[in-house]
Amino acid sequence: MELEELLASRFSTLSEKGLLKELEDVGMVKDYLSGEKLMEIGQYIKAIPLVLEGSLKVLREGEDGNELLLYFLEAGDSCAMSFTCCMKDEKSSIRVIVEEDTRILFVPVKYMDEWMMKYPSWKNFVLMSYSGRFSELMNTLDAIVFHGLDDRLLKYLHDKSKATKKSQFDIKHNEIAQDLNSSREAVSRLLKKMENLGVVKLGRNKVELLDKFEQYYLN
DNA sequence: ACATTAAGTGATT
DNA sequence: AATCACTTAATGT
Repeated sequence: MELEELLASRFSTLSEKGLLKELEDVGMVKDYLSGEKLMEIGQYIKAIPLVLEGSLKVLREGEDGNELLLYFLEAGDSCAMSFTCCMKDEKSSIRVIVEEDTRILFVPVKYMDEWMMKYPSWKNFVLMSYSGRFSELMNTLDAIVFHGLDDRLLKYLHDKSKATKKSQFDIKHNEIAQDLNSSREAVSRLLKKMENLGVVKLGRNKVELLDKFEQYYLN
């Protein structure tokens, strides 16, 4: 797909003709393969990423090197962290890993201020994506604080399915455990329970969400 | 057939 | 719910 179409379909709230033209002129498109590291903790951010296609994982790291998944990014998202990070010229406090092959449009930071003034739909986009990320983080936070691992696992699978638009994942129980900062055994046991309930189907390196999953997730 | 890696299980704290 | 020790199952060479 051409950039113009991608912008129109994934970022339909960006409306001004001038803005779209500038995005096309000034932005740099880059492709990434699954598993690549897009951003490492401590790195400086030089551009705002707009996710055109694919999906990514945003991770936080603990002192001992443990990882914790904060949220997924999907097509149409941007990285809220990058807005403030760029403006304050701060190091990244997160790591970003490519989940599925991804295409990203990078916008140099220097246009941020100008566009915020010039294009209402850009300002709106930045604000919206910020508030969206914020409430997503709140959800993750209270899943951790107020709920058990079972709820977190459900949310994880649900979010992953939403980000990748797939219901079947090639993933090891161990990898899920790392994202949740938990143990493989605990994840295996919970998945097993879910399989017995007919909510998921398991295989080696494979987890499939069944029709019943969505319903179960909501309860 | 053998080695390696993923997943399942029970016990312990 | 985390960790350990161990078993069982699946997969690659």
